[in-house]
Amino acid sequence: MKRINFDFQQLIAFVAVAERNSFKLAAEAIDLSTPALSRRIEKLESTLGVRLFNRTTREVKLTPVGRSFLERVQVTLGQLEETALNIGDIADLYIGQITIACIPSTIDSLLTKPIERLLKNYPKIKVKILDGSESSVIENVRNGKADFGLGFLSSPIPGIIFEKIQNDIFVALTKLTDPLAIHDKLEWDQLNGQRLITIGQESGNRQVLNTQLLDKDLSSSICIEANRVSSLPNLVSAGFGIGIIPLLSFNQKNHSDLKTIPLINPVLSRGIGVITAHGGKLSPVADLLLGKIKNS
DNA sequence: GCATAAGGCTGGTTTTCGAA
DNA sequence: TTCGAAAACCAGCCTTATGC
Repeated sequence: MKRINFDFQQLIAFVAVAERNSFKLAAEAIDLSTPALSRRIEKLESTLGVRLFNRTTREVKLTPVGRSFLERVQVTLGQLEETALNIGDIADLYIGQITIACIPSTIDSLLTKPIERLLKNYPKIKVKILDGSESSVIENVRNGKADFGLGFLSSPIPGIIFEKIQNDIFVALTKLTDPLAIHDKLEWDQLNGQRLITIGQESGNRQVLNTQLLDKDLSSSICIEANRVSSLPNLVSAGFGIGIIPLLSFNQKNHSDLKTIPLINPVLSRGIGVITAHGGKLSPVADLLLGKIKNS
């Protein structure tokens, strides 16, 4: 097979002249002197063995062969440009870093398996997790410290996009020895008269919960409030009362002495999902992991 | 492995030439 | 006369070959 030996610069020069029908304008456009540009075209023509331009001292016009060549070169240059842009993204997939802001309860339920699958295929990717409250997740997404967030929104926030992945219901958390533990479901009214342990007022979870606590007149039954939802099982385990927590926040493996009982009439839930900044573009790594999370 | 020389390539300036 | 392409010449850089 015959090998044609020309370079990228010659093609750029050819397109510049063809698009302007002028060596002078083309030379200015690609920051070259007119003679240098002329020589470049001449060499390309010599390499191809065809005349690409019919030129006089007054006029430069593409030959039919030149016109055909231009069409193909423009397509090729477009593809090359696209390849050059994509190659950065591909490299990023192999050595990139991803930062996820999340509420702790999503780590076990949403993150571990997708991260495991991601690292299996791309072992050099570094994963950074910023776990914290709902507000810290939103703040980390908003200021760009995190590629995306996992959590819930107690109310819509301008500039923040929320895409729900699953529902997380609120449950009662009791000791196995508690009389209420014989139930498979509990109505909110059955919590009247119990000593309740819940999340503090500053938590987004509490804002969701407050609708029922106020409606069922349960606020006065609260004896302990904790800032962290992860503290509630320990308090219940210590015998201080009945906990009310989102189901995903509870890890049964760490508390075999406790039981979760779904609360009904009504079933109260929060939507757990992906939090992104409006107008933000995800990195290839973040996009890949997000796809695995949504499909898990 | 390093230094040096030769050759090739690229791009710049200046000049020439031809057409309008 | 003006404008623009082409030719001539020069300088700088890079690659390759050679000798130590």
